Amino acid sequence: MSETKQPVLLHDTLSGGKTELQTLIPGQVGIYCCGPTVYGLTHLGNTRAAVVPDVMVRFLRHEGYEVKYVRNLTDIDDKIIARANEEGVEAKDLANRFIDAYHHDLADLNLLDPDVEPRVSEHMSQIIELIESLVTLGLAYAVDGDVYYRVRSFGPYGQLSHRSLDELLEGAGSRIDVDERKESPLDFALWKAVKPDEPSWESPWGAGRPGWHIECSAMSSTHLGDTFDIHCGGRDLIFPHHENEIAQSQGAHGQGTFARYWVHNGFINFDGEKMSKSLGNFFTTRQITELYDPETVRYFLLTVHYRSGLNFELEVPCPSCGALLAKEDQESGKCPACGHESSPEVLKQRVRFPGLEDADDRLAYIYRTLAGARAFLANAKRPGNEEPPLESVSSLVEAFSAHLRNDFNTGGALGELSKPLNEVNGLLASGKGVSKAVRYRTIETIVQAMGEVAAMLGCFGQEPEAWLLRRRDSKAARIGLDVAQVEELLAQRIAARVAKDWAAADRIRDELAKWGVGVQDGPDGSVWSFL
RNA sequence: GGCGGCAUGGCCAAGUGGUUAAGGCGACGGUCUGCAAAAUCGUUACCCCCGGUUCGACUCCGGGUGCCGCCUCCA
Repeated sequence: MSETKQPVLLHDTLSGGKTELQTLIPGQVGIYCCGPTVYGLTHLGNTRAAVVPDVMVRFLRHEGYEVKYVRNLTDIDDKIIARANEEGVEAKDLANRFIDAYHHDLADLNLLDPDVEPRVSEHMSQIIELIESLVTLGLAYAVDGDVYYRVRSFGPYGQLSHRSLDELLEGAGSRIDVDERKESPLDFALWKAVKPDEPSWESPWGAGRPGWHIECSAMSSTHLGDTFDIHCGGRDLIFPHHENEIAQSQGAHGQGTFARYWVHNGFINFDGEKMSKSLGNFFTTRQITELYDPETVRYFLLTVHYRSGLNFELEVPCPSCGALLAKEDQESGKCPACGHESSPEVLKQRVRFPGLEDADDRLAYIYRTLAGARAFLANAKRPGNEEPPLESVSSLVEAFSAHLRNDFNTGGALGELSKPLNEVNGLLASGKGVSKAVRYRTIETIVQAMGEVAAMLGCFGQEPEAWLLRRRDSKAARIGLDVAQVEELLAQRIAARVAKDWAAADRIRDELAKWGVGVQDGPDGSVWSFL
């Protein structure tokens, strides 16, 4: 597999277009992902930024690459310190707490562990060493225990964000309070002298701590070398974070070093605007996974190309008439359509996330198909003669990977699932029109193909029956549905149907429908699910 | 103000210089069903506007309009 790889295209922010991935060492890929600053719970945007490289890593491994995946944790930072001081705890303890939460949340979403997960606090000597060499090279200067990067002396500054020094200077003067001790407003801190109530480390410039950007330069070269393949992160990191990383790393290690490709994911938008902690319009991943299966969230994030914005919508229907409430009405609680007034608590329980509902239904469809396929295989006899499976199924893996090879186009790839799944459902329902061998082989092949898809995507890999059951039960728990009671009614209904007492059967079905439960009657009994 | 991105059916969303412009949701009609549901079959787009390049553009170039982002912490 590793001998002849098909080209993988990716969009590189630096060159501004799609290029073919040519790894530094053939067959190997080094990826550095800017992980979170751990001062709060992970929000959906952070999660997307972790899921995107996760799929890249899975896919490149599937393509036969040996991948070294490094994702850092920024555990020393202004906001961590501020928050810790507010809470009256050690910054380190606060950081650790949110690191645990981060790990927990990501594991839920079936994220692979990175091969290395470096922390700033554990790379102090490398950071100091890097700053020292920048000082020695004349690219940095110390003032009163602070050390700043001398941006002007790094010629290519602005290459990633496609901005010139002049443009940047115009903005800088007007929008930030300029520290008079800096030679230029653009200069940024590599090292910050200790202030009261702050953790600090000894350095040649006195006690202090690293500035925000230096850690990624230091940790990436420590774990991937001065030059490596892919550096990824959210779009908002392009400037200044990644621009500054380039200045630091190339400043110290020379032109042509550092990341060869820059991959940046788009934002999650909420109400059409960027979801962010500073705007306060964010949802933590945990809030969402309490309502929906984590795999649903993962699937949802992958339905759209990673570079695009992903709109996260919220709907609040009126509990009385079902009309969707506008933002003002959500706050007042009064429905303009029917005049019904609801308390905030009631409305909160009614909140729906249409994108996730769709994703959940789709995932259920896929798992139901898979469950059906497995059941078929378990019961059917393997035909003696071999015949090829239906084309849509036999070509699925290739069609799917082709999309991922094209800048990790998960949205396009997911679209390739429809036809084969659809045809398999047809075969499951009836063997009309095809030979037994084709039917069997097609169903057998879809199970196998979906296994490969699962390896690439990190979705669809669970036990179908278990997933379906868990989804049903967790949703039941969420809305306070008594499953035993549902089962009881269902049993009564089955009895009524056997007795051909349609009126009673329909009455029970109506009753269940009031609870949001639907029934499906099949040749061998009835099952229930959510409407 | 500077820089960057986006604009595809009712909604979401892939994609291509010229064949039938994926897929999902929704809607409508059929099959199945005691009736339903689920599943399945069928129907549902000429790609923001104006110029240009081209034999031919939704796809390339220029302009316009609109939305979003970055320029300050941010995934």
